[in-house]
Amino acid sequence: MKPPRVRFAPSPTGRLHIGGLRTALFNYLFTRKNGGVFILRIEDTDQKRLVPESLEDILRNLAAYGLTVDEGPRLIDGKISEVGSYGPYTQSKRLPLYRRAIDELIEQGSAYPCFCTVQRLSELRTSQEAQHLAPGYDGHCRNITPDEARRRRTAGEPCVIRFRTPKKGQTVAHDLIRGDVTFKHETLEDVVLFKTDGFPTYHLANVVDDHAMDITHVIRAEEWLPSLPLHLLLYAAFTWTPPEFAHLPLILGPTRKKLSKRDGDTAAADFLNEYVPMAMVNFISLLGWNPKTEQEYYASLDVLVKDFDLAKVNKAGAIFDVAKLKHLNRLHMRALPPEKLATLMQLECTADEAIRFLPIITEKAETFSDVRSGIAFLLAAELVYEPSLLVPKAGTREKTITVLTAFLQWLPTCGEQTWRNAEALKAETLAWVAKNSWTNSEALWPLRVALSGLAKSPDVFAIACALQKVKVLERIQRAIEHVKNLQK
RNA sequence: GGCGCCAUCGUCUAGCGGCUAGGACACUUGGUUCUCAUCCAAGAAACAGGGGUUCGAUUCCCCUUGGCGCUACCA
Repeated sequence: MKPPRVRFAPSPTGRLHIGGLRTALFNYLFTRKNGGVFILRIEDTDQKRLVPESLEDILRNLAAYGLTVDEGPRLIDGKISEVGSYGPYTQSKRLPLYRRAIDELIEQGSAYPCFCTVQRLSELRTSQEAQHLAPGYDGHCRNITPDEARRRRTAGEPCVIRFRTPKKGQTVAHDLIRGDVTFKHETLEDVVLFKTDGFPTYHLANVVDDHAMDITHVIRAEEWLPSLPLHLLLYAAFTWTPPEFAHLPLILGPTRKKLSKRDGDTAAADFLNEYVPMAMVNFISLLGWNPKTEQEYYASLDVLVKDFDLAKVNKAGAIFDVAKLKHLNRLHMRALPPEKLATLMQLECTADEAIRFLPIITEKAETFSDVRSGIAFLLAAELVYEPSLLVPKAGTREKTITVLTAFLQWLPTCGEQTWRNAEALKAETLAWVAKNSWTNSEALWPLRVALSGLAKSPDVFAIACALQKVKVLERIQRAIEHVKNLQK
């Protein structure tokens, strides 16, 4: 296979969403796997829906998730610039190209001006619906002679340009994922290729650009499948060789409908706040694709690239289930060096603190929020908690004072090696507790609460070792004061 | 309504004519335990229905049903 050239072509109409991220990811994986080029093209032909910040959001997120763009707009030091020799990569800057293309189509009779007003079209639709007919353009302007059309256009009458869809025959489209799909031409409409505002529609711009940019494979979401015959017909009209097509299964919300804002967080950026980017990539890669082995954990994009294969992409849509993402995220958080994880989630702590504290917390944390709330008691300068919590359910105030005071005396006698190893500290402490004829719960519960201030916390010895001797003794001292102040 | 796509546990999926239908997540139970978890062990859980083809269908074909997508001078 010659090196593929693929593109991710979002519209800058809002924040990059999960569906878009997945499409970008599959394009990226496919082209990296085959030694090709990953192109970003901005499809901003709908001027009404433009959202100025969205381009930057798209760029930032692709970068954050590790999808490096080879050609197209890039964000460097907060400034957007384009790289690549097929530019510009923004459709609003390519208007002459589309004008030339549409003129060619009109010239050869494959497209024609349509002077129908928006009002006529909407009335047509209403009446069709009232009669339970399939809504669609009725070909009103299809047979206006070229001469008359030219006259009316020069007279300044506004018009759109429609594709003259062949009425007979059929198009058999080959999809890399779905195989051959047949569309009868009689069910196709004369769609608008060029709007009155001087911009092309998606269909025209898309085909013209994919050809101009030497795109070899169009990998996009399944929602585009119905317009595939039109695109193929356009390639034929231009006598261009079409690229290969692959239509990805949709990502669904809990109700099995196309994932949308209604389903909660759907912007790629939202997930950056809670999940390791690679965990998200890992999770999303498994939506509609799998390596046909039992592997589910992918540590990096490179490993994913090795296994990726378009032939292993499924046909059915997949529900986006956060539970699995959380599971994978836990795995990725644990695999990351603590100081890297701390930086990634912008945790306010030193590298040393990250190394000592994070491993204990990521034991059970599934999201960044879990980590933030979980690690708070370890980072706190001083613990704030309800003093009565120090006394075990079955214990007494006096006993608790005795135990904590004893710990204060005894713990410093443990060696440095012991303080570095939670298992060793546990072994020695348990032996000492037994020697004192205390039960584990009457001794360890107060100690754990003294160190954590929490009813539920990680292992007391892990906490002690992480906190280190000075801090531990300090917190026990405070705890003893708390208990002493308790009402008898 | 029309056109198109799709169909294995709750979810993501393996399976490409013969399997006790496998794995992961979630869930349940037990063990470990100073708490909550982790961890370990066990368990419950699926081939939408009906016809064919075949010695034999989860698997191939058809129909039904169901779900989804598209049906804009949006992408």
